[in-house]
Amino acid sequence: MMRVTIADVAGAAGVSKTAVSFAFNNPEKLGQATLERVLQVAHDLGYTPHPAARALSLRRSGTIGILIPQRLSTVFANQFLSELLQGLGELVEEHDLSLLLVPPLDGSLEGAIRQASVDGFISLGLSPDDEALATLARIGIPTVLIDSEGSAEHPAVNVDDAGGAEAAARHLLELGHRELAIILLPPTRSQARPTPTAARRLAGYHAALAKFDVPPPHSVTAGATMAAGARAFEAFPKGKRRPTAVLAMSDMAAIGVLGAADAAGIKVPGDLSVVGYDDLPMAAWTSPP
Amino acid sequence: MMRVTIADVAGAAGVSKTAVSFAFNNPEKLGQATLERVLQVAHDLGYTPHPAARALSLRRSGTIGILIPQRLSTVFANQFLSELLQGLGELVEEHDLSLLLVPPLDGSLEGAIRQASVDGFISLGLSPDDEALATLARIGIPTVLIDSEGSAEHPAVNVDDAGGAEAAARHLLELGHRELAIILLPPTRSQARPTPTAARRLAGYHAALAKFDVPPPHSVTAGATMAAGARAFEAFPKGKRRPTAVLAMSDMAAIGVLGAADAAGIKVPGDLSVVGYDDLPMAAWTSPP
DNA sequence: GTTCGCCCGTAAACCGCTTTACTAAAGCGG
DNA sequence: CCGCTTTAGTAAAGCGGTTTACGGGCGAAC
Repeated sequence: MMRVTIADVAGAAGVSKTAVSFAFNNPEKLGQATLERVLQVAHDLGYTPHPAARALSLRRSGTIGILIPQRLSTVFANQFLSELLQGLGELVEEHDLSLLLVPPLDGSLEGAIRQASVDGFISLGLSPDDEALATLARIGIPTVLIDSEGSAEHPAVNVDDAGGAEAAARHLLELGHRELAIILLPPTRSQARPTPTAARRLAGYHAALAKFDVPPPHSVTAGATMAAGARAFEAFPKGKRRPTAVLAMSDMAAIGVLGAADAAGIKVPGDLSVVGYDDLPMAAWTSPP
Repeated sequence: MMRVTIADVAGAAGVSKTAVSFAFNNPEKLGQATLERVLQVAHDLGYTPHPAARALSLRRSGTIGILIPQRLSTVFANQFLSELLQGLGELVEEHDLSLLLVPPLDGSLEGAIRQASVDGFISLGLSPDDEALATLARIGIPTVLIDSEGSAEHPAVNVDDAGGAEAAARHLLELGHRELAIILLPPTRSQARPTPTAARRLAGYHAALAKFDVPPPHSVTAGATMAAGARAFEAFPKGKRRPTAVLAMSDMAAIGVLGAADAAGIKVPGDLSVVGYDDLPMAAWTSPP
């Protein structure tokens, strides 16, 4: 079962390949009669231009790649990413482009980058010394970074991690809390140290704490899931040093804390205050919201 | 800034294009010495095969397209889809493929289908008479359907909607509930009648109800979001005909009902029983779970 | 009755890679 | 030292489009 090519259409319509191509891309260069005939024949044969051939010839594929540093399987569990992709999706749609999700191939992004037929990349949370960045620059594919250090060749869009974190901490401190607990974002699989994002948020917390002369509090690491948040809650100190407020670096973890606290009979916000990060839509539906 | 092509590498290494191609795809057809030299030169020049050219030549792109009947912007809000994509992502990853999310272009899937450079499609919830199906068959791209009627050319994978719904309804009826409320999935934007999925689930509910001689109960339509679920709750009959149990066609709507009930001071499961559909991970974290 | 221009359409080159012949050189047994 | 098989590498033909440069036909103008 062979695909219908432009040559087939040209043959059937008794014109050249050029004419068929013009019929679709430069209709004004063709006479009324031939134009209609060609389009009719093309439709009857069910002709569709081969995307790869088109991309090769035009040197443009109409696709934007999203470089994802995690396994694809974990992306959709991540509400923040979902939100981000939702926004990107809307924009991309407006411009008649498509989104290609590019997860690491065999654990490495490099291979995946080469594979992908895209006009440009948007990369999420790549650490500044990642090999992938060098590869991108060398190949010369336009790339915008999100959640990582920008550079001469790669502009970046970032969250004000330090500012947001400081505001969150200040809020709790102004409410009078002094016994806090911090829930850190976990490092990426490949590295031991915290991600730049986590580091900046932690710095923000500490900045606020310093202003109130409160020593850096107990901290626990938890991924951005409710289960991890619940486990983090269990790991908080008990008794006298029990925290009265929680600074979580993700809303999902914060929601997990809410659930675990409820289960443990601890009232929020009566006995415990909780601040997350991200402002997921879901956060408006927890109790308290 | 020109891209490095296979010819550049061949020139620099003093060999033919064929040799370079072999170096990457059929290393055993080259001598040890030349192989190493070519690879070295290729690496120094930062050569990367052009994906579109490769796809054109190989007649295979290494990409699986996911046909999404909704706007891309709404996909990620849909937890069920996220779950599905997560699973697909894992599998695709195992085979060194990529996933291309293909949302409607200009409102129509047809255009998007032509654009996409994929080896095969997985289509979600396409209604059996959708034009897109005909297009797919004509172009001859292998396609598997999810959540829609299969056919000679298109195999399908489906949820046992009727069975699941009947089990849910039977459960509530066996608990003694007789005053029920049903939350329907909404029809797709383009059509007035309910989706096949919704129709099958409704049939399942009705089958169970019939066995218990309970007349079809009050029903409300709500999308798969918490907000819609909450609104649905508000729309339930009050007073004497107040439902004691809710059959929701999505977990998200069910969770919305839980929230609204809590806000209204109605105890679940004391005053009201709620059954959802989907088994989202999130459903384990509601109260009651 | 030429000539000029314009409108339609075409042939051929090109995009960058793979792959099928095909050839020159090298290895080998006799 | 001669034929025969391997081995190593090459030229060229696609893959399916787009686009540039060019030619034929025809009416208007001179």
